[in-house]
Amino acid sequence: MPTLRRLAVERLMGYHRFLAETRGRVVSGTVTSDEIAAALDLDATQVRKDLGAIGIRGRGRIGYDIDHVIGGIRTALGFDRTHLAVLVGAGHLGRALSSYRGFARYGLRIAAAFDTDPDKVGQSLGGQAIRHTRGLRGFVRHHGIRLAILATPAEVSQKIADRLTSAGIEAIWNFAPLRLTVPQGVCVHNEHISVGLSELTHHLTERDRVRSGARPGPHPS
Amino acid sequence: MPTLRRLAVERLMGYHRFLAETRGRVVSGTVTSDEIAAALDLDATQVRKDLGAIGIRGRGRIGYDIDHVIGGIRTALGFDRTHLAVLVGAGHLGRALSSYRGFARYGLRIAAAFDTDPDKVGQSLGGQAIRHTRGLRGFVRHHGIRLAILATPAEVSQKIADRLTSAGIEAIWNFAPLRLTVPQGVCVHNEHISVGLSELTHHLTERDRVRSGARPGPHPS
DNA sequence: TAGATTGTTAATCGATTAACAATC
DNA sequence: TAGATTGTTAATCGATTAACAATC
Repeated sequence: MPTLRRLAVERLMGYHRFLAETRGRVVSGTVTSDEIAAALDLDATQVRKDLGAIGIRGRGRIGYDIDHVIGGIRTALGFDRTHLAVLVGAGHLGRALSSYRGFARYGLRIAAAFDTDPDKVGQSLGGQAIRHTRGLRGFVRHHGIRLAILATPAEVSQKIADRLTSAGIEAIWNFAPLRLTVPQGVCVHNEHISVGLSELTHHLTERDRVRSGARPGPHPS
Repeated sequence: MPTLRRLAVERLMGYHRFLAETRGRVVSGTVTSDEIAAALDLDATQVRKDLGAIGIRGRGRIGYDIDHVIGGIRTALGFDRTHLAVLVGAGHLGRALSSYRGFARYGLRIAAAFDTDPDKVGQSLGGQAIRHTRGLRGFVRHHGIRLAILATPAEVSQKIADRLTSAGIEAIWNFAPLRLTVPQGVCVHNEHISVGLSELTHHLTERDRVRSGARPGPHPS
């Protein structure tokens, strides 16, 4: 199975969520590509292509077996495995992430949380004591951790990322508001959350411009 | 200026961040599309197109004035205005969002926080007392709030969203893990954070498959 | 069987990239 | 001036959608 494109992963996540909700409500246990597409405002062909790409087949006149599709998506995206992670940064965001129980459904298990602040070290987070970042490298190596969640302030994030990658981390889920530089082969996902905000502020601003009858901008195409 | 596509907004945010960092480091005060493109791993034509689309012009042989570009992006995305928002849900995530000072740079100001839990109501959040959601509608109407940040548990989110839209909210930044149904004309941005996680778990899983020499999947294209 | 639904190939659409004349 | 860089048109590329034979 080739690596899926970003948009395909996003759509598969949408199918997964929709089907998990739908599962209990459907007597037949099956769903058509049309039903999925209608619920997520997509084209039915798109749905069939996405499912076909991860090896899921439907049946003519019947559709797709819901459990089979859910299972197939979970296998394709790796939700059927346990992904041990270290969480670095035990501020508000780190606490919010570690307290969200929904991630377990995707196989995520936070093995330990780290922080540099001596006041935070030793405090409890998710039933475990927060460790000092000094021990980060040793912990990652000893437990063979591959995934790190970075919820540190921007200033220290690159330094922590360097430490993580030198310890052998393979994937970083980056919540710090900056672009990390990492060695080839390390996968970074930047959770640049302000982008979502900017879409909404842009929308509100644009709406005002239209309402106030402002002339269209330089590119009305 | 026509409404920008999602990807264009995301790129503009990238330019904005890069230029804000670069500003102090560049003596000339200018930057070329090539430099921006190299830093963000994009095509220089893409950069020129994006900037042209929001009415920003450069100069041959010189490039773009950094301050002018930053200002243009801020105007286009609405960062030069104040966007008053209500925050609903004062759990870990709500606290994390309200404590992040970086949003102010994009014009966001959280006017008040709300929760349903009587234990939380009255507690302090960002220097203000958390209010009961009973008062949500009145507050939104009285202050003409247009934007809501939804950080509530999935079960109650649709109900809260209904209340918000009936009070006249125009945009919802939704952190609850479900798809909201809203009246036409209300703009929702779903911050489906697990998508980022799934990209990483998929990547790790796929890497293992390749390493273990698993035969390629059904669509090796 | 008839007909609803899939799986796949072909057509369309939009976004990205290349080319190059205009500009400074 | 010469040449670096923009702005814009044309070409390419990939992703989405349409069409339809195969399937159940």
